[in-house]
Amino acid sequence: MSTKVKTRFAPSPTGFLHVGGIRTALFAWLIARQNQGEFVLRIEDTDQAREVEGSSQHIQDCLKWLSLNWDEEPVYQSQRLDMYKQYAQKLIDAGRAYADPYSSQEVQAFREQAQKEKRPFLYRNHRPENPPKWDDTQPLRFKAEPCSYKKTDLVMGEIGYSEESIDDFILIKSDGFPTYNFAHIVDDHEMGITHVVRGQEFLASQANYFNLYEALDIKAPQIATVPPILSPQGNKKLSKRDGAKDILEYQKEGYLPEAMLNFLATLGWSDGTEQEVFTVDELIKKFDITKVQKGGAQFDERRLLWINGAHIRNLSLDDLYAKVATFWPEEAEDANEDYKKEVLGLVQERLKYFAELPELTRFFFADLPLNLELISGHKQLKKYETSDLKELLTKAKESIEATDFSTEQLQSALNKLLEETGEKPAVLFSLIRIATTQSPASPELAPSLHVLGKERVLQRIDQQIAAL
RNA sequence: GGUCCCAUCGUCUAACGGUUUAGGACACCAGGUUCUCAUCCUGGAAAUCGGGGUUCGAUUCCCCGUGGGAUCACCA
Repeated sequence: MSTKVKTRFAPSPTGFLHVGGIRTALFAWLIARQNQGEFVLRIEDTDQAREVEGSSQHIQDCLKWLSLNWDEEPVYQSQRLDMYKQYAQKLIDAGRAYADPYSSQEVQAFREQAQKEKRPFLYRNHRPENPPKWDDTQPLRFKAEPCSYKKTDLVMGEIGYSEESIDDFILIKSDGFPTYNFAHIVDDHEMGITHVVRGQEFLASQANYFNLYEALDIKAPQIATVPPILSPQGNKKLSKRDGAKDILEYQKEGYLPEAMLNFLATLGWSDGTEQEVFTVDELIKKFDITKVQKGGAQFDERRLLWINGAHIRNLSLDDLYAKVATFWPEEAEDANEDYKKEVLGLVQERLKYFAELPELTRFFFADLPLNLELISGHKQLKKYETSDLKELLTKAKESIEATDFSTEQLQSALNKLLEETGEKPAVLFSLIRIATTQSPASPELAPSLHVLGKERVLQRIDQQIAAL
């Protein structure tokens, strides 16, 4: 029987989460779900100074929005200090950890000296011969046994690690909290984590981790080192400075969580076919961590926009209606559900994200101010005399008025009007569309008139005639 | 500077060493669908970083350059 797959997302609560962190969480979540395993959340709050109030809750809000649901209660490292101490004691007893006798100024001096000599800084070059007994007030350091490794990484493949990258790193800080380097090893083991997914920034420390696993006599989990998401300029890791947004901003702008997951999963991963749009279930079925690209991928929000539109178009009208509830223009406040659904049905295919809904639909709920530039700036209509436009609108009004205002009758009335007037659709339809919407763009004419209703349409045409 | 990683259209990517005139998608351009915007359809432009090998044959394997990234914290 094989061990149950268990993955984790282990963010530090030091600010908001952006796409980079979420993608790591997504990959870990997908690995768990596709193996009927578990996915757990661990808050790495071992740096009190950098902790940001509320970020633990924020992290959970992000995961909830995206339905990256976790199993068990979230684990907080700050509540497990005793456990780290026990592991530390084991290392001390085994002669694999020692108290750091130097002040931080002294260590800093070593570092600067190494820098000046253009050598990498290695603390172990200054390893004290007779370190004092650890009394909780000094940092506790790992006593490394430098060696080289060749290990398989799920994403990177075979990676060689040289002993120059292995050092006596700090296990427990002088404030009594463990470092990430120590705590995550202990926790992953204690929690039974089988697959670790994390960013490339940890790759350089990986050899230290292998060394520590050996010292602790712990079997290392499978490691999947994922490349960073690059800034849109492509020259460096995406950061807040490059416009990386709080993931919940996308929720506010009306992106679908499944579209966000689709976008992030296919940023650096492809299933080998030509499929671009995936449901979450398909991602669980088809995702393969070993096929994730080794190099970083640039963040391109235009692609997210396209994927979001594709997911929106795949939604049933009822589903879409439920999801856009908070995005209607304020003018729609008193509109009834049936009317709003009809409007939504007309704009569904041109909606890219929900925050666009107001500008796309406002004229369905309220009379927009007359905008004569829509006609004076129209490439066809601007050539017409005002009197001709008035006449056309008057005729249009008459023939529209004679229908029962069903889309079908409106359509045939409009068609007949084309014949009678001998005008092109580009002229006649544009004129009616502008008169009834006062907008530069709108859905198809006949269905729009139908949804707007007789009273509104006729009144708006009258107003346009009067204003010409 | 040391260590490690990476390298296909502008972007995301596909291509058991041969079926490839390097495929798809986004973005872009042009045309079509009874108006606009959008959708949809058709077409277009657009890439294997350079140099050496290995091989009958290299996008694919090896080496050297070049370029890019990560890291070298009592941060994660």
